[in-house]
Amino acid sequence: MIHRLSTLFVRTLRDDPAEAEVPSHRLLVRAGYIRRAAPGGYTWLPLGMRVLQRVEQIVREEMNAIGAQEVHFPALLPREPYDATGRWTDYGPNLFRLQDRRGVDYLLGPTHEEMFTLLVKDLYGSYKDLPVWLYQIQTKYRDEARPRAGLLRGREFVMKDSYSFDLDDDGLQRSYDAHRAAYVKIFARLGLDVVIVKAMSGAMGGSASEEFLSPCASGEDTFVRCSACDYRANTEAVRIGTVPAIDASGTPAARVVDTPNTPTIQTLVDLLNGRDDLRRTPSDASASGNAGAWSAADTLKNVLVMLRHPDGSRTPLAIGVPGDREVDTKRLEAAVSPAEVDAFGDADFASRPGLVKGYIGPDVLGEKKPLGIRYLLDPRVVAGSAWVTGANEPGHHVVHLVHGRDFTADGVIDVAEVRDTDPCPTCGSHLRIERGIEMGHVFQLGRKYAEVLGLQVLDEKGKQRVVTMGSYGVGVSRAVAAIAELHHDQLGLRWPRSVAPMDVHVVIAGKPGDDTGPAAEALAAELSKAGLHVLLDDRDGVSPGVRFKDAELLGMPMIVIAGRGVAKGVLEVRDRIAGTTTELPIDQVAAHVIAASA
RNA sequence: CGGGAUGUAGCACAGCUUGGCUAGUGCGCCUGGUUUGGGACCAGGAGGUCGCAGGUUCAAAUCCUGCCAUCCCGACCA
Repeated sequence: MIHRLSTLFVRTLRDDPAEAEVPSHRLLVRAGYIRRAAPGGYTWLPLGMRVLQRVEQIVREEMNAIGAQEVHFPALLPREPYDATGRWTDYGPNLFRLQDRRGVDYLLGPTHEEMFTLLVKDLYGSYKDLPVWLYQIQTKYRDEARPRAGLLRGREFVMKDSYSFDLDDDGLQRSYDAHRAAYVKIFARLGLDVVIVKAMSGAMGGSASEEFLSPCASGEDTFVRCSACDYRANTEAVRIGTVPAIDASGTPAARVVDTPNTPTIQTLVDLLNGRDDLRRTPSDASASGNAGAWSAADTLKNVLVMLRHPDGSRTPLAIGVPGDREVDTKRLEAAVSPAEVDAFGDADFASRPGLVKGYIGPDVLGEKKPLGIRYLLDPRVVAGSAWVTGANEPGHHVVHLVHGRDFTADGVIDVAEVRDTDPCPTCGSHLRIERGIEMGHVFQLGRKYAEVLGLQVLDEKGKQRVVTMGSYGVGVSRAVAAIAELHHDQLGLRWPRSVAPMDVHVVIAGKPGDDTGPAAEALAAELSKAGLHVLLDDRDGVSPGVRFKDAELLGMPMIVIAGRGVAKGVLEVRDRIAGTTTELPIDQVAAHVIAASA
């Protein structure tokens, strides 16, 4: 089919839109693929529509290939099912809620677990019906506090979500594996180089969970990747390896020392290094390798937070981490879920006079101590390691305090920040921290939704069994942006052939009335007859420079130029992906382009 | 939700400090002409509630107050 630029509904912009920061947003707007229509909402223009539809089609084909069946729910959903699972309230301010004329509550679906579960419950009742895999490609709504980066994070977006229904855990595992394999194929076809990372299943309450991330500086997710082995994990899911215990038999006895004016770790370290009577011993410092001087890694920092539990109660939690590391809020929240983390406020200190802000030490921490504060240690605080930490009185610290000898805790919690070059938990090599765009998420939901919504089937013995579910998502509109993030250069977009809106862009670059127009038309007709989608720049009165710039900006994988070479019987063929330019005799061009597009 | 910035034509921006005559520039768009291999040129033209509301003033794009929106950083994000 021939699409003529003279009539195509598109307008390219010479300047970058001021609001766009990330490359995909900038280029998709500038090249006339999308237009902003609302905060976090974009209009798809014809070229953008074609990319979106091709992405959808790839997703659809791979889902169908594993035997999943497509359905389609309304986006406007009733409140009741979401009340039953608690998500009407649990989803918080991110849920778009609205009312009809009678004041009845509705929501715009942020994800459809409830509806799928009820649909299967509605129609199926026997183990013979299982497994069944259903999916939809749907517009989802989330009232994001801060939509940003164009398509990468909108309040309205297209997502493929599918759900598997199985009788038992083995079945769920098979469903999960099938989806995981389909996702690998989908992202390969989309031209996205994804990494699969372990993820936290969070409040959804499942067991296995993995995210498909497209590595990219504009991404919002942080993950680690081992430089040597194949370990990859979302930062929330990172578990540091076992740290060997330390022999503390040679460590001097713990003693309290005067440390006036040491409100921060750094001032404390400086003071210690000025004191000749306080020498570092081999068991001091678990993390830092420098033998002589004290460092922040020798100190034990005790961080206090309040946990807010689902029943509304609040309990304090103390976390001991090496002083050179912060507690990572995201990791902490993932670790204590479903409880939520609140700051330990002044009122919380006031009601516990035993806590001396800035000088908190293990002496007063622990469930069995009078204050009854649960005390968990970072895994780096191993048995036998000695620490400098607060002595629970202003201006005093204790040195050579040995874990296991001088203090104990209630357990271990791995929520300290993860750093670039931290050791890999499986092989010990260095971890690298990278950013990525979350493109897909697969996880084993388990029976949570089936249980509360009453999805049961009769097993072969005639007994009611609660169905176990999996949930699998692909960000479809986000994929368009992620592909653009990955496939562009200084000049513009460079679509992979699998999703490009057109196969080839034919440019007429001659003078009106010369042979270039007919040559281009003839080529376009031939390519079209072969089944290719041809974008033909047949605009009048547009200079060649503009045509070249537009062709590069619009990003079709192949550009053919009918220009001054036509007089010599050649056309110029540019491979936008490979970056090559070749001149070919006119009668060979069609075959070349068709072969390259296959 | 906290911090910062911005809001003037389809796009990018100037003008605001120090209020004043018809609100400007470039790109894009329309008409005519000249051009035609890297975002052409000449001439003429269309297009604006200066984010919204209120206030101060003889007079407000400009000063004041409130609101709204957008972008960036952070918090949040199945």
